[in-house]
Order: sequence, then C-alpha cells, then structure tokens
Amino acid sequence: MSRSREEGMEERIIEAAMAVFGERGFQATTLKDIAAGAGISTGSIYTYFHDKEALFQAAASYGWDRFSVELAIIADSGVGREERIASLLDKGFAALTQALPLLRGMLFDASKQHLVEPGMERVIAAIDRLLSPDAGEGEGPGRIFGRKARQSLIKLLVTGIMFSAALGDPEQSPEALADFRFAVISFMRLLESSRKEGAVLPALPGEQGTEA
Amino acid sequence: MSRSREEGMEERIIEAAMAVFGERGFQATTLKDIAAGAGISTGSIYTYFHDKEALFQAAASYGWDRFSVELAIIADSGVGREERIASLLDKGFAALTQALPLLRGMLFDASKQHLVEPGMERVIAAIDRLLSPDAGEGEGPGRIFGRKARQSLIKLLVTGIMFSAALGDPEQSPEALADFRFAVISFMRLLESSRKEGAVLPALPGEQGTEA
Amino acid sequence: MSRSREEGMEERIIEAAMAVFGERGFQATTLKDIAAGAGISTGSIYTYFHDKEALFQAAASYGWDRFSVELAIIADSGVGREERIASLLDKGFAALTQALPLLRGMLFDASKQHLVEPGMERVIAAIDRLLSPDAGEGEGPGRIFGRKARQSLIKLLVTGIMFSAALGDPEQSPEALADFRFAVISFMRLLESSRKEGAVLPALPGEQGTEA
Amino acid sequence: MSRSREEGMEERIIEAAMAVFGERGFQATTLKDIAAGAGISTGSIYTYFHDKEALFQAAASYGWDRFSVELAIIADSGVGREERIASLLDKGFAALTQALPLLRGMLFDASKQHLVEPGMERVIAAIDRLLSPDAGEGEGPGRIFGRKARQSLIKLLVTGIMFSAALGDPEQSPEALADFRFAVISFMRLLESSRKEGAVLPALPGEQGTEA
DNA sequence: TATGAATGAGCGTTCATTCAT
DNA sequence: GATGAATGAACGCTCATTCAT
Repeated sequence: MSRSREEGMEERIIEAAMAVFGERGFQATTLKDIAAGAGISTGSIYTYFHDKEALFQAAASYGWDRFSVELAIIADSGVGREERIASLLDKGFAALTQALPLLRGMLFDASKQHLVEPGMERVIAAIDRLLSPDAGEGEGPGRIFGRKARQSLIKLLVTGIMFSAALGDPEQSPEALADFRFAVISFMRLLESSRKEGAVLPALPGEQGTEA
Repeated sequence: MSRSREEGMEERIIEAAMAVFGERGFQATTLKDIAAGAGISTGSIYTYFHDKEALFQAAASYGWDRFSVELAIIADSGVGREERIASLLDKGFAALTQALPLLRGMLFDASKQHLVEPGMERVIAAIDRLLSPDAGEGEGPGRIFGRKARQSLIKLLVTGIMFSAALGDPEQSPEALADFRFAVISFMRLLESSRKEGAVLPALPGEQGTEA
Repeated sequence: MSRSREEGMEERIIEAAMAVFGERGFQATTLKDIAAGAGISTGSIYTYFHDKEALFQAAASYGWDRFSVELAIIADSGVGREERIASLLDKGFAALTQALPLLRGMLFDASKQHLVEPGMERVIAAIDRLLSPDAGEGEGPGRIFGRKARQSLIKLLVTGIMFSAALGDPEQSPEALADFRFAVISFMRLLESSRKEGAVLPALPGEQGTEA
Repeated sequence: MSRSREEGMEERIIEAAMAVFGERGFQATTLKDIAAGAGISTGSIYTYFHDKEALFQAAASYGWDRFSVELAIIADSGVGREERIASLLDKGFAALTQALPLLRGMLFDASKQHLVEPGMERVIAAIDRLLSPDAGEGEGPGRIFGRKARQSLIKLLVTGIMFSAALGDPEQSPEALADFRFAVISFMRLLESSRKEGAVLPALPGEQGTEA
C-alpha cells in the first residue's frame, strides 16, 4: 500500500520534471521548481530519486520511451504496406509535434547521457521493418541498398529530423516539420522506385569496400 | 609601452576555450579552467572577451566557421562531377573526424545559440550545387525531387551525421562514420539512378499537396 | 516538519546587519560579515532577504523608523508646551545619542536611497506642531515666519544635527551634541521671543518675493 | 621644468577625478574612467597619486577648498553690512548651485574622511563675522546668543543646507534651494530683530548649564 | 615616464543537498 | 515519510594595483 502511494508519487514527480526540464533544460531547472510542480517539498524528491541527475534520467527515459514505443507501434500498425506508411507519416509527425516541447529541453542532455539510444534503435527497427523489401525479394548482389545502409540512412534521417525540429524556431516548427515530411516522402518514393524496378546502379567514386 | 597586447593571446584563449568547451560543454566549463589552459589568469580573459558567452560564441564560430567553410570548399573543388563527389566524401568525412572533439562539447550549445545555422546553410548550398541535376535536365513535371525536398534531405542528413557523430561513443566513431559514409554513398547512388533514368514515380500515401 | 523558521531569525539578521552596516557602510560591508554576526551561513540570508540591497533597506528602515517614530512621539508627548519642549530636548538628544552608531554607517546610504524622507517628514511635522503658534495668535501680516519657512528651518536644523553628529569624531560626540542642544535652545528662545512679542521686522536685502 | 609638467598633469587628473567622482561617487568610480577623462592611461595615475583614496582626497580637498574659500570671500566682500548679507545670499546660493553636481557625488565620502571640516570652519567663521554684533554691543549677560551658540547654529544650517541639497531630487533643486534661501532669510531677520532690540528672553526648560 | 595588459583577491549570488523537526 | 530552512562550495565577474615594455 505504501508502495503504491510511492509509485504514484514517483510518477507525479516525473511528470513535473518533464514539464520543467522540457521547458528549461537540465541546468536551468531547479529542484524547487519541480517540487512546486509536483506539489511537494524539495526535500521529498530525495526520497524517490538519488539526485537531480537520476531524476533527469528517469524523466528523460520515461518520456523518450513513451515516444519511441509510440512511434514503433505506429510504424507497425495498419494492414497493408501503403496504409502503414501513410500511418507512420501522419501519426509519426503528429507524435513528433506533440513531443517537441519535451525534445527542445531534454533531447541534448538525454542524448549525452545515452538515454536516447535504446528507443532510437527501436524506432529504426520498426521503420526498417516497414521499408524492407518483402522476404526473398531483391536481396541478391547488385541491390542498391543493403540492410545496414538502409538502417543507417533511417537513423540519420530520424536523428536529423529530431534535432532539427528541437533546434528550430518554435514559431516556425509547423512549416519546418512539413518540409521534413515532404523530404521524407520524396525519399521514400525514391526508395520505392528503386525497389520496384530492382535498379542496379554503378559504383560511385570512393565507394570501395565500405560495407563488411 | 605596455606589456604589448600579444597578437596571439586572443587566439590562444580561443584554442584553450575550444579544448575545454569541447570536452565539457558550456555550463560545465569554468573560466578558471580556460584561463589555466591558456596559461593566464581568469581576469585576463575579460581583456579579450566581454563575458563567458561571448567567449563561447567566438570559440564556436571560430571552429564551426572553419569547418563549414572547409566543407563548402571541398564540395566545390575538383573538376568533374565524379571527382567532386569523391572529394566531398573523402575529405568531408576526414574533416568531420578532425572536428569531432569540438562537436561533442559545442554542437548543442552552439546550435541553441544559432551559431550553426549560417555555416549549415553554406554547407547545404555547396552540397546541393554538387548534387543538382544539370541545367535543363529533368525539371519537368513528375520529377521525383524538387529543389526544396532535396535541400531538406541534405539538411537532415548533414544534421543527422553531425549529431550522431557528436553523440556516439568516441571509441567507436571511426566505425560509425564509416557506416554513415556508406549510407550517404548509397543515398547518392539512389539519387544518381533516379537522375539518370528520369524516373517518374507514383504518389505515396499521405503525400497530397505538401509542396506548394 | 522542517527546521522551524525561527521567528526571531529575520530580526537577528537585521540586528547583525545594523551592527555591520552601521560600522562600515553599505559598500564596505560583506554579507559574510553579517552572516557571521548573526551566527548563520551566507546563504541563509537569502532565505529572508532578496539581496544585499533589500537587507540594507530593511535594516535602515527598521532603525530609522524606530528612531523617527520615537522622536515624533517624544515631540507629541507631555502636557503643556513647556513640558513638551523640555521632553523633546532631553529625550530627543538622548535618542539621537543612542542612534549615533547606526547613523554613522547608514545615514548616507539610506538617504541616497530615499529611506530617510518619510521619517524625516514625520519628525519635522511633530516638531512643527510643537513650535507652531497657538491658533488665532500672530498669524496676521508682518509675522516673521510663515509655516513654510519654519518647516524649512526645522528641516535644515534636524538634517544639520543628524549629519554633523554622524560625521563627528565619536570620541567627542557628547560635547558636540551638547553644543547642538544649546544652539537649538537658543534658536527656540529666539522663536519664543518673536512669538510673544509679535515682532514685525524690516525686510532684509535680497528678500523680494521668495515666498509665494 | 619636468616639475611644472607634473603639476599640470596632477591638476588635470584632479579635474577629471572631480567630474567622475562627482557624478558617480567614490565606489562606483573606476580609475579607468578618470584616466580616460584626463586623457592618460590608468597606470599613470599612480605616478601622481598613491592610490584611489589619495586621489579622492586630493580631488575632494581641491573642490571643497575652492568652494569654501569662495563662500568665505563672498561673505567678507561688499561694503556695509546689508550689502554683504545680500551678497552672501545671492552669490552664496549661486555658488552652491554650481557646486551641487560635485556635492552629490563627493560630500558624503569627503565628510567621512574629514576633508570637509577645515573649509566648513572657514565658512562658519566668515558668516559669523558677518552676523556678529558690532564690537562692544550687546555682549553682556542676558544676550540671547552667545558666540558659540551662534556659530553652532550657523554650522547646523550650513550643514543642513549642503546635505539636503546634495540629497534632494536634482530635478527639484532650484525650488528646494529657494526654500532654503527663504528660510535663511527668515532666520536672519529673526536674528536682526533680536540684535536691534537687545531682547532678553526668559530661560527655556532644559536649559541649565549647557554653555560653559 | 607612460603605457595598458595582466593579475588575482574578493564579491554577491545560486542551488543541490542535508537534516532537525 | 515529509518538510523547507540551513548550508556552503562554487561560479562569473570587477577593478585597484603592478610591472614588463
């Protein structure tokens, strides 16, 4: 019983922490602010978290896990390839828009503390599943994309989108996100085109032996 | 005469600042550390820079301008398309490798202070020039890529590469960079393929009206 | 419960502040000194006062309000004109003697921050009440003193006494105060004399039209 | 020769010091400001003055001596008692108006350092000479004023005027000075009246034995 | 002598953390 | 467990003073 009260409290603190960290970033946030947000005293935070850093990690993991799981679910849901892609584009960017306030304040410090990687891999894997050619198809020599290159590209694009969005002028984020969305669609069309035509392209300069 | 204002002092402080900021980030860096690194007293920093923020901006601009100009020059140099692409890939990633220690500590704060944008645009423009289809070719309706989408994609990839590199485990950065390099090559091959074949692709779901 | 906010702590800090400010003045006083005087840590001061200036104002107001109210009460107390004047002279200078240590260090800065004016006006008004001629008497044309001139004179004398006392050699302040006291008595006798005789005096040179 | 250049420089520094100290006060004034005002380097100040305090004392004495001598001369000049009083009132307040900017910034610190006393005594003596009854007249027992009481009153009024003026709102100083002037005139009329009539007044309460 | 860059002690202030209640 | 007053180390910054030139 006391345990359940504890857990509720922990979550309350985390929610308050996300709100304040998200708005101000790690350094500019004071525990007093978070305590006020959670409706408790500063000292009480130490009952649930060892120190400010631990609280930040808990909040960042909590928020980022939620976000990345949501993205993964989105990428995996829907029947039929096209419907799933449509779903990822629509709901993914919607989720990103929602998460933006948090990303602005927490993405950098969370990244530095390697709290982002697990969720990032989950997201990449989900998107990769969505984009990967059907089994048995086109995996022979001469394919433009190996799995690894595709995954790297996905990672770069996802990373690029998140940081660009987190850094951009809040006033302009809808436009910026629309641009990114359009860029991603173009990228996907390119991918689809090459997939459907099984295109085999000549080597580019500087390309020797870069994939093991 | 006074102790002559050493010509190199400002630069010496900037070098020390880059070293410490790069290692610790803005907040965690103390002026005492920088002064020690430059072999001077804390107060002397204020002879050359108005405050900590100004020093950071000077250091960030110094490093980032150098880096982005270098990238732009690389992208623009070389005769023939292929040679230029090869040069960008080889020298660009080499430059990135060199810049990594700085990026790790300064990219985030520099980005937040909008010190990165001008250089970023310079780099995007240079790469765009490199990748843009030859004049008069393939700009008709049905082209997979408009200029804007291509530039957005470049921005996302460059941003993704820089932040991924800055955040990754320093021990593993050579491997990570090699992966990114390979991903970029794949992306370029894809682009080249679509460019050469003038492919026209069917619309993807969720694509309506995203580019004016 | 927390370490209970000691009721007397704020006052304790103010007392310590008055002691140190009084001895050294605003600028030369460090919060470390005050904290030591109050037997607390520097940081604790900020639990009770927003900053050094706020603490100074609190201390100055505390002391000066007490002093000016005391003076006003003295001036107003006693039955009969003569008794009240005697009371003001005796107790007023006694109060001044007590306040001297504070005045030495705080009068200047407090004056600059306009913390002295309200109390000063209170004191002037009280003395003015004491010295003003009885109703209906001597207010016709030819009176030596208008209300305004009398109040100005009172202000100049009170100001002169306080600053002279605050600036004088502490060793000699009893003698100096006795001199001032005698001067004030002489001034009052002069005033009484003119009051009782309803003297009308010829204009002095340079006197034209100075009172509206 | 080098001596004369030195002396000119010393005066130049003092003039600059008065300007800056007068505007900002001792603490808020930096030697850099003074050096800039004098058109020399900060280090050079130390060729002529031992430290900041010494420079302040030099500047305060220089300014205050000039002012107090001017006042004394004014008080002593003119033929005939009335003309001299008129001169003191007119030119004295004019001199005060001129000196106000300096007084605002320097009076307090100068007073604390006892730089004001000698000049003050010179001024008091001069005014006293002006106001004292002609030799052989009215010095017997029963005179309202002894010399000492008169001098004390003069001191209190002069001190009161200077500090009130220095502390008052600069915007309103003309009005304030006019009030003080009128108060002084009233006071003098009072004095004249008692002088001419040789008034003898009854003792006030609390008056016993205050003048040796 | 003159210069002004270099010095570095010292300040006010913040805030994560502790702990008496 | 909960509280929040108390703590005190640590920071950025200033500026009188020094001294190499």
